[in-house]
Amino acid sequence: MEIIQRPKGTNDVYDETGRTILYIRDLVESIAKEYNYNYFRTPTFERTEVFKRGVGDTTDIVEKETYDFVDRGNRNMTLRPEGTAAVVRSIIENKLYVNGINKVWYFMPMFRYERPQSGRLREHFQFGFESFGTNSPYADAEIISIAVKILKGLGLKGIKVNINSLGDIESRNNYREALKEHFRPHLDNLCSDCKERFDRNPLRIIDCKVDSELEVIKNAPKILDYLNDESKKYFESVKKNLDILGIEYNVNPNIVRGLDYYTHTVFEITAEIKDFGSQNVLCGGGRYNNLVSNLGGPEYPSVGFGMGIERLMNALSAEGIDFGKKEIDAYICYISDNEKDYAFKLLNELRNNNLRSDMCYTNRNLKGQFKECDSNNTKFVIIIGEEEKNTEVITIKNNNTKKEYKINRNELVEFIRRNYE
RNA sequence: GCGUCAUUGGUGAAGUGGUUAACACACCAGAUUGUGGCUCUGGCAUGCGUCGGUUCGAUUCCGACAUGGCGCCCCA
Repeated sequence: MEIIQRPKGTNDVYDETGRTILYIRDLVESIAKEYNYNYFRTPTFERTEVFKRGVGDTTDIVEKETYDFVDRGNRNMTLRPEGTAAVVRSIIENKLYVNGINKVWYFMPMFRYERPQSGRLREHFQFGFESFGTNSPYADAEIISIAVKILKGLGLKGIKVNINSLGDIESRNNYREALKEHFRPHLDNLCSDCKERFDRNPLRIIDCKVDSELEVIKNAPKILDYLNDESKKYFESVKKNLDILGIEYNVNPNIVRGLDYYTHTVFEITAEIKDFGSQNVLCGGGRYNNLVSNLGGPEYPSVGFGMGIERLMNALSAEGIDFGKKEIDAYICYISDNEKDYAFKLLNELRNNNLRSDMCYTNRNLKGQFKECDSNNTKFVIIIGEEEKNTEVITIKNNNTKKEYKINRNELVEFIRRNYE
């Protein structure tokens, strides 16, 4: 029979990958608690409008990368391509802004119809943090510090924080006009993509890779020169707050981001890892003071980031960092079928005492059972034969030291805990 | 979406237009009837991404499709 393959750009998760994802998730959750962020989840699909109006309908993501479908009730739906717009829709719909402050985190699948590559999938998982209700540069620094803490907590080195400011609407419009003035006489020299961008989104011209060597681009006006006093002051405060937290960063005026909703602070965190492909941006985010009001809510300033799990795992494996190791506390080996019931009962006792433990239910010989111990990275091997069954004495072997002990059955749990290195 | 390279078992792979598709790891069984990770013996692709074509004959040549890698666009 024909074997059915998974859809292009998707992944099955099991074994090491599964364990690694759970490890990352646990770390993210514990850091979220430290920073007082609350778990958030939105539907996997939304009305298409959420992303058209939220992310911006001239962005590449919305224009050519969404998974759209019409449901049986003739409604236009879109599989969530990114988290922020969806969370904002929910904040507005549930009127959560009445709380004043909302600090939330999520861990959800995202969908983008693109040509797959390592670190770029059609279904990928992202976690993200969003801090709503504070128009304070402390919040920007907090958000960036969370991202850095997670990456460092995973043991990654060579982490680079690149930040920039797009300023407020006024600054951005001034800059937009200045760019258009600058490029207008040189339009013929730009690539076809950039000619498109000229009218719709001239900011994107400056980080075009095709034209990056052109003089017109190199000497294009810089956003930082067009920030008004307030925006300038805000950016300075963000940098000062990063200094307070001891976070190193580079100001990179070419970061403009592909989502329309950003204002003021934008940032990207990259990994300088050898043999890493072009998809090396592990984390991207920034401030979006107008998104909530653009989607029909009140003025509700916010800042946040998203981070892709698959790229993170690529970085971890490139660095030789492994969280995917299997491990259990105890494995029960039995000599013959006569001891199976006894072993099964003992196994249940261990599990009721929160010890990770297992035994083999199929009839494997002792050698096979010991092999199971190895493949599970077992700390303690318990051997049950006729003698043990009749005398309530347990034979237990520390699998690291290989030393064997005879102990009383009722001391078993305590013994394992005490000898746990 | 564009360009380019690739696709042999659970994994890493060698190989050839023609009778049994190397080798290694992993896995399974036994040597070893209460103790594994060493050693030895045996087993393990009726099959070389899928479908067509050329051919007396194709895993090997050609085409389409599928999937993956790299680069671009974009982004996590």
